[in-house]
Amino acid sequence: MKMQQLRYIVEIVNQNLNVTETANALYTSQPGISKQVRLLEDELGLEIFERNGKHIKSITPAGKKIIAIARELLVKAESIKSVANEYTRPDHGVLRIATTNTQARYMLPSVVERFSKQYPDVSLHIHQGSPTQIHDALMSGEVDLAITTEAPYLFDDLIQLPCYLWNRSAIVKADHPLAKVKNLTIEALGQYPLVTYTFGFTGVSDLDYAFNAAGILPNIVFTATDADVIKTYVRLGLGVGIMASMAHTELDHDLVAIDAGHLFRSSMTQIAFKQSTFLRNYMYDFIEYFSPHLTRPMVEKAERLRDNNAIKKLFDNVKLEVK
Amino acid sequence: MKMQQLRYIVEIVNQNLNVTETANALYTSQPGISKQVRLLEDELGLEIFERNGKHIKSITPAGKKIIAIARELLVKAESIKSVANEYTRPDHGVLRIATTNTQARYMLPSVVERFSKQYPDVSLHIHQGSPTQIHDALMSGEVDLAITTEAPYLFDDLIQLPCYLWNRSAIVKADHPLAKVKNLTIEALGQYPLVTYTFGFTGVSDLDYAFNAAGILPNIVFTATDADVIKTYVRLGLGVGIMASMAHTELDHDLVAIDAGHLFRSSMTQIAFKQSTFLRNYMYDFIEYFSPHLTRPMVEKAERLRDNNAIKKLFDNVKLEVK
DNA sequence: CGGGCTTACGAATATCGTAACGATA
DNA sequence: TATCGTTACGATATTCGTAAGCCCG
Repeated sequence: MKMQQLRYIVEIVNQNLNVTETANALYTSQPGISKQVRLLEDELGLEIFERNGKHIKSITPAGKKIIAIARELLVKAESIKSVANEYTRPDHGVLRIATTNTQARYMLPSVVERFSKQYPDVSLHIHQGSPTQIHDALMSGEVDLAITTEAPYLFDDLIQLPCYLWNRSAIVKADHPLAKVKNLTIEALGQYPLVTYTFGFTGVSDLDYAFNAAGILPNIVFTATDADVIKTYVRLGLGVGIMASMAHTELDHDLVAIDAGHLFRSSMTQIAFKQSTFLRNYMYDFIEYFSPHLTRPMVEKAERLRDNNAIKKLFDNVKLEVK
Repeated sequence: MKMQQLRYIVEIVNQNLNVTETANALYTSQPGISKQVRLLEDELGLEIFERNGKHIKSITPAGKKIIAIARELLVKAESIKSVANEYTRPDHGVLRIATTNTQARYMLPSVVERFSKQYPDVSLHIHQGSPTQIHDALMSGEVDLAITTEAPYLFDDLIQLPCYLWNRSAIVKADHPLAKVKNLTIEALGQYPLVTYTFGFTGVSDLDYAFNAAGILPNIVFTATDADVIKTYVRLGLGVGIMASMAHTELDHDLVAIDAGHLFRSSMTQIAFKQSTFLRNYMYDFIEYFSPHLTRPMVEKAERLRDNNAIKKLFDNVKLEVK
């Protein structure tokens, strides 16, 4: 069993069982991969992929388990390289983060600015996507850290750390009737067409929950995955925007934000990484820049605890910032 | 980075940094290992081993971390092979257990008998040793399961499952004054020279605790790592034996066992394995044979929980057998 | 000077790419 | 018939063993 072979079978799965694509992705020849896969299968004495004649059709049950373990193994191999780099080039490396548009656009810039100044030789890659995509990117090892607001993914080997709480504001044009309202109510919101986040994004369930509790069926006329699009359509007069308060900036002087924090449950932004990944020194710093209470000792304590319930307790007496 | 290279560096550490021994252990040539180690070090750009001229002197800090990860990686590789064997030869394989003499001698035989009948093609290897050796054997991957009575090893990637409780008896020859005592007291024990387990074995701390609590300094004249040796010296008249009650069998008709369960804290026997190991089907069965409440679903639930505190809770309402 | 690591070198083996083939949809 | 995996084969690398060299205690 060679690591290459494991890399091949994992990448074949990543490429939806297309060996030719896999060869391209790995910059090697397609027959080479076929052969190595066969050799591995011979060594293990079973088929990892089910073939239909000469086409790969699916993964066998045994193959699924093997690939899952192979993934973990390859992460360990990456960790070894990271450890080596940590010693040979302490402040050189890559930091890959998956997050939602809102985080990338409104929360990360100041952190990134500080980080880049401190670590000019660490190249930063921000992957944007839906919570599902973020989760996949993290689990497949495409990224090192995930910053999300969605529900915790239980039973995964993830360490999840609480960063801060945030809530929503209603966004309207300055001439909108709601613009002068002092105490926004859920009923008032229910009277207007709404523009908000697409389902599955940044705490939409908290929004649903509040309307349901009030017995109101909200008239959602448009959804988008990011606040900029929401603002654009609010400007077009399509409806009242409901979005993360932090997405309303001083540049939006034509729009009025009416705090709606009392109407909806707060969402929590978390930073997550796989239990098995080796964190570079600069990654600890990035985490602390993002959330000052997540100091390196705290993060390491959480790593040792492993269990997310225990981690939750660890931060019970930390007062999270509200944004 | 090749798996072979990782195997080499891990084995060099296992062999106390002696490369020649490592070569023998791995059935290969010594220069081959030296070369591969150098190649790995070149690739990683750092030294894993510190050399004094041409002798390997110690492990570098980076090397320590790398070797720790390499160990985990190799366990994953073994897991892949196990998965394959599980599918191709379900009832064939190896089961390696590390345990103390008392377990091996008095508790395992019936389990092994049943297991061997059920799985004639699984070869069983029982490693005996001190709790420390058992722990090491488990962590280094020498064995699959550990059966111990010692304190839980926290912060290790171990799953620990409670098996049963046991306590001690005082063992004397039939003509000994204590032989006719109905209610044994700690003070009575304190009047005689004692023969018991060596420190670090099978719950010696519970024994110390009871004597300390009673303000008695026990006169321990002889200690041994196993009950058979203790019995032998009791027969020689060296003193009163204190050992696991289950170690007194019908063959010991010349010795009288006086239950001392009310004098000492019960010890708990646990079965442990590394979180990262893949358990073969027959391993689940072995565990259940050993402790009927540890059914496969229960063990799998514990594996998912990972956290030993959570696991403890899982078994809170299970009434453990007392042996 | 002997145990123990490294270097040198050659044989066996493995890997990988190109080209040709075959099968499926 | 086009797409995609397998087979064949040769060039190149890698691995591993033997033999010789070298250094430290």
